[in-house]
Amino acid sequence: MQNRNISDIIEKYLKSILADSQQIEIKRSEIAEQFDVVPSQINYVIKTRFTIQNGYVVESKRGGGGYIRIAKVNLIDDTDVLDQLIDLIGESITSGKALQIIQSLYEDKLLTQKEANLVLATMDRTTLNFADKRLENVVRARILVSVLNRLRCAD
Amino acid sequence: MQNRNISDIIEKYLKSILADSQQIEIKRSEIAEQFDVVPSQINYVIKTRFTIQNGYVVESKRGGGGYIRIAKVNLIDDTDVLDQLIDLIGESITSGKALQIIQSLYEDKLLTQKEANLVLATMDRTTLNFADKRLENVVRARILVSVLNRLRCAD
DNA sequence: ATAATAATAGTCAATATTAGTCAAAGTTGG
DNA sequence: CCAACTTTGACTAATATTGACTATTATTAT
Repeated sequence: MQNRNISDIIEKYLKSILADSQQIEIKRSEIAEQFDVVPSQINYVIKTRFTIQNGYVVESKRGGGGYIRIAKVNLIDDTDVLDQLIDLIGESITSGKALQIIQSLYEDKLLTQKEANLVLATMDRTTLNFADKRLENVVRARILVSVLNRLRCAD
Repeated sequence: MQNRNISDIIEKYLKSILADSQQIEIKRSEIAEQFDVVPSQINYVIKTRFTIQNGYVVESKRGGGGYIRIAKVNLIDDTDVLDQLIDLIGESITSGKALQIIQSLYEDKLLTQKEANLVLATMDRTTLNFADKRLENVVRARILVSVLNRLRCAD
């Protein structure tokens, strides 16, 4: 619980700010300096932890006065996001990315914890356990899309 | 009785820590070094002694700052039903039989209606949609067994 | 206005740091 | 001796870190 990697720490820091405000605007170099990492690590953190799968939308601008803006999006009032997710999943998805999506659904209260755990169990790496991982990802995508579509129903 | 094997000793050590806390996070290499065994032996200990049947859920992460987390979970009172169902399913199950099992779980109040519908969606014929139905039934069995094992947890 | 320069952020691939899998070899109790 | 369990290690997979190079935007000089 103590010696997490620096990416996790940066993630946590950013999310703690986002807990209070709908969005934040950071200067990449400042955050990098603050945590003593190379600037591109900030891109890594964003790319792995602040994607639309995670329920975030990121915009940025380069040049003088450049910034990276991270905004939280809500899956509940935004049916478009559900469509976006399905679109994004496409034909194939890894176990890790699927986990991110399920976590987002839980955070946005579209799934209870038990529901999330059950759904996760169905598409876990060790559950599907295909020799051909490419095919496994295809099947996982079908399962996840099926779950997302099911969530459109009222009950 | 005195000189038990090293796997038993590692098991006992981990469980002694878990007696005080709900979960622990270990670094595989550290534990391996501490007991002077190869790292993969830690996996063996976990796989044989920290199963869901024993009331443990294990998560891990690789890469820098990686860890293995072992958490205690509360098991439901009657796991016999689950054991029997898992036995019944075996290696393969059709969509129809799976539906029957999910329905019975709903009637036994092990699943809410929404949970049942979600789980059904994941293993529906149109979701899995394998060309090779024999293989589809095998995968469905793995999914359903995984769900049943998840249901052992009270929370 | 245009060109040069400065100030940002982005990409990508090499390397490092973990954990997981699997099967062969060893051990032990019956 | 046999079957089940344990130990080992080579190979694989996932994740994180780093830095050189690129792209974009703003500012300054001409």
